Amino acid sequence: MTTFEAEIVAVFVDLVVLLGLPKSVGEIYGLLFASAQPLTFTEIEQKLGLSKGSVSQGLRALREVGAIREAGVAVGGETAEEAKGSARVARWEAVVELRRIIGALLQDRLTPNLQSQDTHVERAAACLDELTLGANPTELEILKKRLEKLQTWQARARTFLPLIAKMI
Amino acid sequence: MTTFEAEIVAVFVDLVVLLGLPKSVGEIYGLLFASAQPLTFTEIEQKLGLSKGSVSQGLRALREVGAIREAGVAVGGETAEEAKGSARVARWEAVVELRRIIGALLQDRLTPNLQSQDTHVERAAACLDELTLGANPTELEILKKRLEKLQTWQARARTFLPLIAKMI
DNA sequence: ACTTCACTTCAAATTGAATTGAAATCAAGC
DNA sequence: GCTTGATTTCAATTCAATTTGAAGTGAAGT
Repeated sequence: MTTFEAEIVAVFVDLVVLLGLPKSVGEIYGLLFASAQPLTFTEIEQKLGLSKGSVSQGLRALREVGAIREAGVAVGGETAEEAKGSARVARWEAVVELRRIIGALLQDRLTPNLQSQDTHVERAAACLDELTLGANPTELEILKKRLEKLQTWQARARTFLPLIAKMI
Repeated sequence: MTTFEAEIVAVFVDLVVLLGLPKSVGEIYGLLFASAQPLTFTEIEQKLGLSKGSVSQGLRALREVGAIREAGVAVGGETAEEAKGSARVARWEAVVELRRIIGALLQDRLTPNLQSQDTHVERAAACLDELTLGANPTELEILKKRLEKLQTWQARARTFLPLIAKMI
């Protein structure tokens, strides 16, 4: 790896860790981003010193969010005598449109979480209704206000987050 | 724990995990949020079944971001005969202003990361300049464009993120 | 001064996630 | 149909981070 490559890789490792994804995914994308030419599986493996397993999983994850694409398939090694056995080699390149990718990643992370939160808030609301009996009315009032606060906040999240996503 | 408390706790556990903080922090804040009355250290420990260590660290973390505050200090247990040895007990309550808290948390998480990214991008730019020699000019052109993309993106992040933070 | 309980600290145990590596799969040329 | 190398899969390992619990500190009451 050149220093240039290393620095770009570091940028994306930072980004990816921030988004809660495995470091290796950032390394792979970073390396592809820093390469003018598409790279093969083996090149990625060797340049980054990752295991085959990590490279395979990383490439899959990146493919799934549309962060990389297959750039032609080189048949037969460029070095002539690599045409020994097989020779179909996928070459990967970074999709440089960061917007959509990051949007998709955020979406993936946020959506399930927000849904889960919704469920819990609903259930909490149901509990409060039943709880009415036998509770200190002052305290109940406080809890109701807090629950409302949560609901307000949820509503805001539902309207603003998609907006922000598009703003990116 | 009542069901109500459990549901509210779950909401904040979700939120806190999303922000990359330890689950126990979410549990503690959630419990306080779901309690009309402030709670003591021991009550938190017992209701959540956490260790003293976790409660202590969790309370500290929450205090530091201003998510909870001390609500008076109850001296002597309410149950008379708890005035055995000492009896100064801190009581904690949730600060219900979610806006500022979440803003602060996001800030804490984003700022160092963005700075680190800045550094790496700068260094990468420097590398590219030196790299000019001995490189295929077409490829060099591609890399320059990509680097510019990164820089554009950084600039956008620097202007939009603070804006979003205030929007919350 | 001594006891008691609230709380903090920190090293060790636990947990969960990412990484590895070996075995299985697959595709292409011979 | 066999061989070769590329890629996937998955169980075992490793690693990072959180949680625990035991020992320590400190303050209040007696």
